[in-house]
Amino acid sequence: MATPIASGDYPVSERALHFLKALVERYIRDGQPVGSRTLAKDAGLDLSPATVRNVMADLEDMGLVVSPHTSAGRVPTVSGYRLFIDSLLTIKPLTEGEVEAMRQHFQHLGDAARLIESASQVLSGVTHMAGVVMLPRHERNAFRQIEFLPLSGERVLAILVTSEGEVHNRVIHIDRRYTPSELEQAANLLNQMFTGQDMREVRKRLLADLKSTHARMDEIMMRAVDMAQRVLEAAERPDDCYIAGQTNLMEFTELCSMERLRQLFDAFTKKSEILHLLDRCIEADGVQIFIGEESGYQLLDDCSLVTAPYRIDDQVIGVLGVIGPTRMDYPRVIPIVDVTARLLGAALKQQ
Amino acid sequence: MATPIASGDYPVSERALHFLKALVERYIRDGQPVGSRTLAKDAGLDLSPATVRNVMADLEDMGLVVSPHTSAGRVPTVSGYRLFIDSLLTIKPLTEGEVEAMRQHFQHLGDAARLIESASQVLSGVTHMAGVVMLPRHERNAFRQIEFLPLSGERVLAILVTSEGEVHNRVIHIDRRYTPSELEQAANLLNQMFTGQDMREVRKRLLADLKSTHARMDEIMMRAVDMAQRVLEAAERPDDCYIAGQTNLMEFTELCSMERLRQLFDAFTKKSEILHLLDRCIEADGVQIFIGEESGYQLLDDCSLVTAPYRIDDQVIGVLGVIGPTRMDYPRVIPIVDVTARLLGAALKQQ
DNA sequence: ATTAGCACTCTCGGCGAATGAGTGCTAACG
DNA sequence: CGTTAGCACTCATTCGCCGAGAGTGCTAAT
Repeated sequence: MATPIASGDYPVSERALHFLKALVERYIRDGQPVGSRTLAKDAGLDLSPATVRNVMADLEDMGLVVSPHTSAGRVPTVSGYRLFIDSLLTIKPLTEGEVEAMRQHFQHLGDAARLIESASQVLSGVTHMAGVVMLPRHERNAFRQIEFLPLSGERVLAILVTSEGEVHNRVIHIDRRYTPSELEQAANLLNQMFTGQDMREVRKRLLADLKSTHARMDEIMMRAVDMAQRVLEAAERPDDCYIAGQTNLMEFTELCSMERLRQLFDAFTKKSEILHLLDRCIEADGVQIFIGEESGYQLLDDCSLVTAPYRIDDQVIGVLGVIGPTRMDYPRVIPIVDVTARLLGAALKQQ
Repeated sequence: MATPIASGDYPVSERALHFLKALVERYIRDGQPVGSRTLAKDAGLDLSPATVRNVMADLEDMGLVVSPHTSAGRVPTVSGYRLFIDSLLTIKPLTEGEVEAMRQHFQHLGDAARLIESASQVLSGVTHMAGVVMLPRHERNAFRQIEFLPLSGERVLAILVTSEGEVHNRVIHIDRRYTPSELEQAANLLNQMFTGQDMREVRKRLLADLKSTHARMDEIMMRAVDMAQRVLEAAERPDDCYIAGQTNLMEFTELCSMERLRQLFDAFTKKSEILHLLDRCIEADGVQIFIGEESGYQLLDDCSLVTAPYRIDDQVIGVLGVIGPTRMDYPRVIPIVDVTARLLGAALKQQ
């Protein structure tokens, strides 16, 4: 018990930690419960299996490892992984070549949306797990221009462009036909009022206008406000994310129950829960990791999530990450997620 | 051999066909190979199992059924399903209530894109299989308006609106900064030239202009043509489709090999092969069915695809359908696909 | 033409033994 | 006192085997 480190409330001897580290690494390698003999060789300390067994019994008492059944080796628990990640693991930095290869994928992609998609593909491709990227939220997204185009019948196509070059459009049903000039007038009105203003601000003012000054407005204006309201509604909900490589998860034997997989995939297509989870990571200023149950979502019970926020000019605008089995190669995945976040941020800034 | 019907080249007795029908229906019901005893009861002809065995042996000779192993019942082959579908099956028409329930899903959806998505969800929801809908291709989609907005740096946001109210936008990198008025001028030029013309025509003329009259154009015009070219490129590729309920396929035990499922899901995310397959159905003027290998795609080997084109005013504009195991309830699925196609067509027209 | 009977084939589930990995405990060792 | 060898013990897994059951094809009788 040279340098006691607190885990839960127990002091853990340095030697025990060394074994825990070796055990987790080994288990990550081959996914099989690790026995005392194997671990004795792995640890490089030249101790007999019997000694290792004693240490492992201690680790089990502390809740850091468990054995699935009497005659199997030990497997790390969530707390075991936690301790490993927080204070034991040695990151395997990416080689310059690997980083370069990743950088390639962000080259020559016009669109921001395409960059995001690319990022999720890179993540899943390099890690062989599922990659997920939340769409960026532009803190300073300003109203730039709105336009109304008459369609057939009582329908109007509303197009909204923001200062970041996002285009939102929506078909709106109205109660009577408007002439092109009426529509133009309405658009001009809005453009004069709002151009250059923060989107959230615009939204707020529109809502207020709609409620309070209803009576005082002329009809065109009322219509305009109403229509703008509706297209903004659509624009406000860019709460979306890209997920790539979901099928990679089918390779992992520990997730192979159809039932689990199905729930997982369903969650991926619904996205809302994933998004909510990512949202919680937007505050952290570096790589953040949820192991198994820690996420709070039952369907991720056997999964871990490694996330990192991405930035433009030190301004966090989104989160990306990787979803995989609890037994994932953290020392490798962590730098991958980290680097991808930086690359994406840089790519987004460049354009 | 009362009324011989050709299958392959063999004449098949009417009684044999009756048994084939019963067998397929039974197999669709419970997914188990059907034995002679069961079939004897099922067929309602009051014949002994032994007789049925003789008939089944005939059917096997003709390649319409097979037995997985000696002591199992018989299972329909692809040709067996084919014959069943082409001349034996009795459609189970949907009740008025069911149709009404489906119609509900198409109500109050502004957007065309939303309608499409809804259609795929309805298909998967009602059939408990995967629903797929190809995006509509507007035969008469005309150029309506193009607009260029300067962004920061050497970037321009090009927005293209078609007569159908589709909005395409793309960020274009150019070689120098253009003033807003230059851009406006370029847009005006294009709008004058092309408004109201067929999109494909526009595309063609742009390409021609770009090649031949290159020299004679002034710079603005050249730029404009070039930029329009690029946004049209993006617009031309609405070759996309919505797929819903993929995970439903995990329920079917016959598809439960992880390997198969993975390939299938990968195909779903790539979409290109699915699209190609749907494309082949656009000519058929009613429900079309690919059974197992018939599709030509190995990954659909154990799957069937039931499709129907959907129309606006007798003009076919897309295809939708259902993907499920070969053993699917055709008599029920066929009308579902058929009705959904009609409902979607109607909903698209209405707006 | 139909059917009953019969021998035959094959799958599937259960049982038990052998295997082997890994453990905990105890006693000996330096 | 920490470490280690030895040993009995516990389980999961694998394999072969057996019997039950389902279904067939053939033959001979109706």
